[in-house]
Amino acid sequence: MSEDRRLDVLRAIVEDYVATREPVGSRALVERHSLGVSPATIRNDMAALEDAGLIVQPHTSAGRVPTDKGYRLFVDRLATVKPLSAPERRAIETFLEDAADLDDVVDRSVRLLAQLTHQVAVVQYPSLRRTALRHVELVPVGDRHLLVVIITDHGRVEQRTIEVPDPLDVATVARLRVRLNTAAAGRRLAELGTALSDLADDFAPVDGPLVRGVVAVVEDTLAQESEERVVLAGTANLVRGGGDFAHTISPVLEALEEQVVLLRLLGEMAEDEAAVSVRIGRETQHEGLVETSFVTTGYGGPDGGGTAVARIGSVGPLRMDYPGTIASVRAVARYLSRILAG
Amino acid sequence: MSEDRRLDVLRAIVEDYVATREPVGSRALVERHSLGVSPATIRNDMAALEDAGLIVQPHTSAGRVPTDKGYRLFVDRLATVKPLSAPERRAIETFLEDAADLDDVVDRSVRLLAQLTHQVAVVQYPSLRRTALRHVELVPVGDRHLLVVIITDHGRVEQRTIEVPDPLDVATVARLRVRLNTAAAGRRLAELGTALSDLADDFAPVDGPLVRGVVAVVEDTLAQESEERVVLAGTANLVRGGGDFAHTISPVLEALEEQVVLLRLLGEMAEDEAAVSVRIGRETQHEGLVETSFVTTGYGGPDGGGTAVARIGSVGPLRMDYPGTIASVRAVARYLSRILAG
DNA sequence: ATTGGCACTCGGTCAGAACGAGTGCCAGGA
DNA sequence: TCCTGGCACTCGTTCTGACCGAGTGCCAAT
Repeated sequence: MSEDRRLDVLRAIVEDYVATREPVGSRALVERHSLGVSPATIRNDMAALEDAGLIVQPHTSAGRVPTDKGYRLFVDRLATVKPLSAPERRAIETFLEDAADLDDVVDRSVRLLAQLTHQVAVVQYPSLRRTALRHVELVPVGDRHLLVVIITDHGRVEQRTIEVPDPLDVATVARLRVRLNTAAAGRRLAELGTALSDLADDFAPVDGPLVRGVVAVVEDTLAQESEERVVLAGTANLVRGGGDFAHTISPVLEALEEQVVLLRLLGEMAEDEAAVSVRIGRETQHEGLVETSFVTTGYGGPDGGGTAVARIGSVGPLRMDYPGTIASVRAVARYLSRILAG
Repeated sequence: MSEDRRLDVLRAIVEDYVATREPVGSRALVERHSLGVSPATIRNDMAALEDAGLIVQPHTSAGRVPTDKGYRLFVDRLATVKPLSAPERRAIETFLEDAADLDDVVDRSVRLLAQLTHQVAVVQYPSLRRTALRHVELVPVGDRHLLVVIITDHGRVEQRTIEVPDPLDVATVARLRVRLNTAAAGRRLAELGTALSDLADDFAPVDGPLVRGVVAVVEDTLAQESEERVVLAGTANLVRGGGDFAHTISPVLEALEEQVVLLRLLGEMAEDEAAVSVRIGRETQHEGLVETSFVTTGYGGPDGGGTAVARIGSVGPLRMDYPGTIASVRAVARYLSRILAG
């Protein structure tokens, strides 16, 4: 019983099941693939695959269906690359090309990916912790409030209002603005060190609370993971795809609506930022997502480099077209990176 | 045959149908409501209501179900106010109270409303066209690019990058920044008139393109309706609610994902900004939403006044609890307005 | 190691029967 | 004029039992 053929059988089962959505039996398998052996032989192989926990039969007399483990093996060792068609590539390019600002780029990317994969697409906004500060702006609002606007390298803007104990002095604010920007502009949080906290020494003691307040807000914003945002598209594909999970969409939608869940997942998948990584079923470690798989990759890093700025990905049913999804995710991430770099 | 009782019957039908999700027959009706007449009499009334197009029977021998028109009459003339419970009010208040910035307020509001109504909640970001400008900031980026940051009254921030023909002169940019802010700060788009376009006259001809470019971006941003954003929550409730439309969720999700559709609808419903307005079924004028109703109201205006800044609302199945939804939407809008004003 | 044959399991489908909820209509009564 | 009880009728729902077919596991033969 050749090991190679057994894997061929597994591949065939995955492919057929993905294509037909129905448990695949031994007869159908030999008919659709040129395996060169009889159904009976396939049955023996299938029994072995089932013992190995790679496939199961839903009912006693039904065909076989891949398990999480089966899909995992398929993705890791059996999937063959499936390059996008030329028209698809061109579509991606032109669609992303004429985006206006960062919001627009993200919006277009996520819609595009949803359409390419016919699944739910997920795009994480460029992470603040990994982007450099471009500019900090201080805008007095009334006597006791100060609006702090933080602009990052990728054009993302965050704002906070802080309350100050003493009435604001315009000159002090202006000086603080200059000092802040010379100290921080162009640097990442990690590179800032004590540069910001030392600023307070340059001001009169009476201004200490003000300076420390502003510095705290800036550092806080850059550090705060909870401020990271995720955008979705294509949730309608969850149901339109046909009775995939039909009666269990609800938990999936709930999970997807929880930014926290998505951010954790994306964070966990970031081990190798340049490569595409896949989480299958229970590997997501989330109850609502046991019947879904995630395919994600980093984007925004220098070409081929290892320092991605955020992640983009696709969520679909366990039995999704892994090679196709991987190709689409990778392609969109690549163009997205190019746009952001340009 | 008293007209009053016929309306009582309609109200009873709507209430029972909403509660049970099943067509309601004459017998069940007299049992559950003290109408003081026999089923046969009710049947006559029902026949009349059906002739009037207010109810229909799904099958020849089934109970009656309200039509769009029936719900409309119910909402307009039969619904009785259903005040929120004290705990509910307190929950709203405390939940919204400790929100940090605008994003947080909007996010909390939409989740809260989704949870209160067990439906999909929709919150429109404060409309740029109706808010006043607080501050405009210009940040040179390299030699030829200028980042324009626009901060509005409600703390919303928009940014655009523009390309300029000639290398930037820092002094000119600084001067432009000051002039822009004195001319525009605190005003709405409608109040600006030609104040901005006249600015170009104050600068050297060589700076004309720069000034006009910046002015154009500012005006464009304030005017651009497409920049208005809508946030959703509770899409999982669409399916969880039970087989409401079960096999037709897809078009609903698709419609909800299209910001354009939502913005059009919210816009159309803004006739009377202070009141709660309701769109039932086909009244939404959108194919994917024929089986859904919208309940929305404005928020952000002065208490009781007529100048709302944006809308908040709830989307649910045709047979939803209109009184309850209306109460929830109104309550959240009120607290939301208070937070924004404070 | 592969193959053909065979008995067995079991989900899906179909037809028919029984059921019951609900209606419309009509004739009689307040 | 309006209400009521009665009655025949419709029709969707549910249940049953039979049948079909896909698919399996095992075994003896090659």
